[in-house]
Amino acid sequence: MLERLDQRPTWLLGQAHRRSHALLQEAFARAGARPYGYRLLAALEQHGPLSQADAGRHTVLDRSDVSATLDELEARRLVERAPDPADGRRKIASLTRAGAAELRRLDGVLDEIQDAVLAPLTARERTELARILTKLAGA
Amino acid sequence: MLERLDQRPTWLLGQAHRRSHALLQEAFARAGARPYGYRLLAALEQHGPLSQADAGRHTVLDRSDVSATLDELEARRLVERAPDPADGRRKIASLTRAGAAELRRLDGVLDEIQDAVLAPLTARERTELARILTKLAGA
DNA sequence: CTCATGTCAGATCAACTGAAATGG
DNA sequence: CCCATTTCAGTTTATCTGACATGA
Repeated sequence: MLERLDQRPTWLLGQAHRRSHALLQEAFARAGARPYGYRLLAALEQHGPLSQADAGRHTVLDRSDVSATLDELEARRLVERAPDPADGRRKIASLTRAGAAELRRLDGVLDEIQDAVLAPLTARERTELARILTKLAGA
Repeated sequence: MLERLDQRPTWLLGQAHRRSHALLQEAFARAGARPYGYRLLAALEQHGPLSQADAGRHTVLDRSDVSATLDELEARRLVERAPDPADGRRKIASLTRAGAAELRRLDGVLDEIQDAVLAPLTARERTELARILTKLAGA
């Protein structure tokens, strides 16, 4: 398209991400969920009850977004919040039974998205991409 | 971080893009420019004068964003707009001398960013990444 | 009539900032 | 006093939507 851009890594990353993000967004929306919420459910399942600050660290979410997203999840009874008896500043969030079920449901949605995103690639290219992106993302 | 996510291609793409985008954003901001503007300048240099709709197609920008970005570029005298005598709906945008100079300046900025983004990778990984992302982005 | 073009207002977020209130 | 936690209000960037007026 644009000679100046279409071989620049930053541009290619942006385009690939754009496509991946669109597929993700669309699939989650169809499933009545959003990525922020999924991240938080996943963190609570993996680590057990967490303070909101810790949840933010695990999910790479800003504390303000953790707060707002937990409001939604709590309203849907997918998580519960309780004050931390050991530290008056903290609220401890934990998964409800319904939250755990929702998480498993969304796991399936996410699996399908991976396939859709990687569709243009061979198996070899997929593993190679994952390996390289891991190096890149980790920096 | 999150077992459920940290090997998913969509997540890795997002993280790699986040880093790349942050570097790009920062460098352009320091240079007093923004990516949308660069894209439009690049399209006008490559294709010559363009209607706004065509400019949007070449740059993958929405026509409303083309309109707003051209307002800025025009205010800085980097582009000019004139009505298309052959089609009363269209405005034809073209690069000014100053716009061409600005584009060359930003080319340099962009070059430096590529190096910073790719720093964690070997030469072989860089070409491999470009190849795979091209397949992915092209879909 | 239908479709393309340019403009505007505004909504969204796999965001971000800053500040206030509370507590360690 | 200084630092951490939560919440709220508001801002920013890149995309995108919807509506409108105009003209092909």
